[in-house]
Amino acid sequence: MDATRVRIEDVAAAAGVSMKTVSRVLNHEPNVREDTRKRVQEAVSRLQYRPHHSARSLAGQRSYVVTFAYDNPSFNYLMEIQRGVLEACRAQHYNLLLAPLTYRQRESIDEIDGLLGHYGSDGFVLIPPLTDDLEFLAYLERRGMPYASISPRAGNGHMGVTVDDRGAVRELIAHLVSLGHRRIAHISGHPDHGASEWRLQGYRDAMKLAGLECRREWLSPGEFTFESGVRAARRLLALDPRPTAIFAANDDMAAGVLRVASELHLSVPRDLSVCGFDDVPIAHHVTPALTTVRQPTREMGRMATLELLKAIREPGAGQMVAVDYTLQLRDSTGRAPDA
Amino acid sequence: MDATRVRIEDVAAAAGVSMKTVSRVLNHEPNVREDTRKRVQEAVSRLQYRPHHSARSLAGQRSYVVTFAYDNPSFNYLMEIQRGVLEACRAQHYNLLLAPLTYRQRESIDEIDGLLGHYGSDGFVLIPPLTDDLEFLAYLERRGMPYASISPRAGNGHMGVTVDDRGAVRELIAHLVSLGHRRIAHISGHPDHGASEWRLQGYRDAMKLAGLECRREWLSPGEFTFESGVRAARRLLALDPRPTAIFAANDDMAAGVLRVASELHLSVPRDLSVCGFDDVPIAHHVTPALTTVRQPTREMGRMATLELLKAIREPGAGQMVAVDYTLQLRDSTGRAPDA
DNA sequence: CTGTTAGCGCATTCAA
DNA sequence: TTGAATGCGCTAACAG
Repeated sequence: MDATRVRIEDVAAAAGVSMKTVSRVLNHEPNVREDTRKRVQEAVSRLQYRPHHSARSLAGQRSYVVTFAYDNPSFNYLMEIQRGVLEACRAQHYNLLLAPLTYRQRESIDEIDGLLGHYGSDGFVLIPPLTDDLEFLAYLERRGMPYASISPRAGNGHMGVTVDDRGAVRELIAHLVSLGHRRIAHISGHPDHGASEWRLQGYRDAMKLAGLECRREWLSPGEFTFESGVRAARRLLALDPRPTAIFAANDDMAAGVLRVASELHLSVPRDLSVCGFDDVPIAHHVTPALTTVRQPTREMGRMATLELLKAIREPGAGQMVAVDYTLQLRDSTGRAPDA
Repeated sequence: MDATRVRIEDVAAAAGVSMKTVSRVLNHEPNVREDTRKRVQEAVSRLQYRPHHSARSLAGQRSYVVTFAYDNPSFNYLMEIQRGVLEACRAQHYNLLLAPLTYRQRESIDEIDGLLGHYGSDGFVLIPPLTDDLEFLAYLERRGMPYASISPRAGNGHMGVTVDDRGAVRELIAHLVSLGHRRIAHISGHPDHGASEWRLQGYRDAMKLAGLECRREWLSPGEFTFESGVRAARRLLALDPRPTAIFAANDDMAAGVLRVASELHLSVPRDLSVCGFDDVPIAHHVTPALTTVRQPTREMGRMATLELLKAIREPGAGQMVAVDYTLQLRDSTGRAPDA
């Protein structure tokens, strides 16, 4: 396609050194005198030299590819993470391979194995629930494939990022309590996600701290989808006495609660307060805008990837890092009707 | 790293043929006897042979990479297209490179050029408004880079997919008219998108056909964002007499209209009918669920990519194909209040 | 229809 | 601190 491609050889000639020296400079290896390094770098930019991805990969026995694996994600969450992962890859001249294992859990191991071949990927970035899929993790370990996990359950990943979901929910519920709410219901998330558990625990913690009873019927299971939020809300809002506030474990389900409230002619937040978690775009596009917890999703994708890249370069180097959440108080929460 | 990689040579030995014959079978080239082909395929699957992506790319002077370029997209639209593109790439053992040119229009050409240098790319898939960015298209042409366009303006792409937006809107407005609406307003989309123009034309066509006046103040410009929908709706709903129906050029803006209606204590659809376009997930997650037009977004991504891959294989082979829309009548439209 | 030979552009020995 | 040779796994010419 491009006959006039500039090769490492051309750079070497232009700088009056050998190919290997150029290679050393490009890969930030030691043992190059400072002025030779300068000469090489100048030649590189003068000739607009770009290393050939495939050639590097073939000779170097590395793919320069990071695989982002996901399964059944919320679009908004996925997109934000993906952007972060992409940013980090770009910055280090890595390529991103998308691995949606969306439908066929059963085939996923073989499928991925086929896609990657043996040298297809230098590492993985995982999001829940794949972070906790023991079969999948075992596969990665077996292949000696490094991976970074975003919000894994404790023990299911040695590098990546975490957020204190439990503490966030404690704060959120405390806010509802401060508005006079006492009958606070919770719609939990998909059981495969660690987040569901942490958010439930946060809810329990907060209720206990406030000295409020935590009736079983205030608890309704969901699956992180809008529709499951609708189903759960129907159940909860049929109770007598009705809860005055509902905390859904994510924004999609909270949007479902708003839908049911509207059907029942309940005004939010006058008759019912609603809050979610994640702060995806839908949270401020529904009416009223949702009170929720913001986690820096994009940044989380970026940071997890950076840790992975560290580990690829220097095995064992990746860390598990913690990031902060922030409460977003908006229009879907207000004083309790009976307060 | 993995000493036991199966190479094409091993397959050749196992099948009792030469490397080149195996290569021919793998690449679906002609001139292989049927029984030799069978023998080779059997050896391939028995040894679980996977071609090495980088080696193929290096030797074949092709990258086996398709670049998906986008700029300032709606998340939902983007995700659906991306899934389609990915499916098509997978099916043909191509790899996908994401090129978000989101923020720095100005730098995009250089940026992409740099990326191309690093990874190489055999072709591009474009979505609006990049489909109509003349500078960008010129760049691609200059490099002889094939590209497939999704919903480009007429003349700005020779292969890809199109939908009859104009006809769809005609049908949609006709439906409103049949419900007794006569004061129908329109919030148009971002001027850089051909779709904005087509949808506006469809609106005008339909009003004319119904013999309805098409007042200038019924027309309010938007930018395809939720917030621009809110601004436009505030203007439209302050008019006297008020429109009884608003057609927003996409679902995000229609969601903005719902927000304003709620603020003004207008009941939808009793006091006001609202409809959108695209049928992204938010369309059925808002309350009430939006009447809208569904275009098969994912399929469009897939089809555009398939055309591109055809053209990569055989220059000049890609076509512009048309896909169908379908009306989604839901709860946000009803009889006109004054009908 | 099939096989042989020679690189693709780079990183990696090992020697200097 | 540097350089020359060798090969990563595959495909493209050209033979046969």
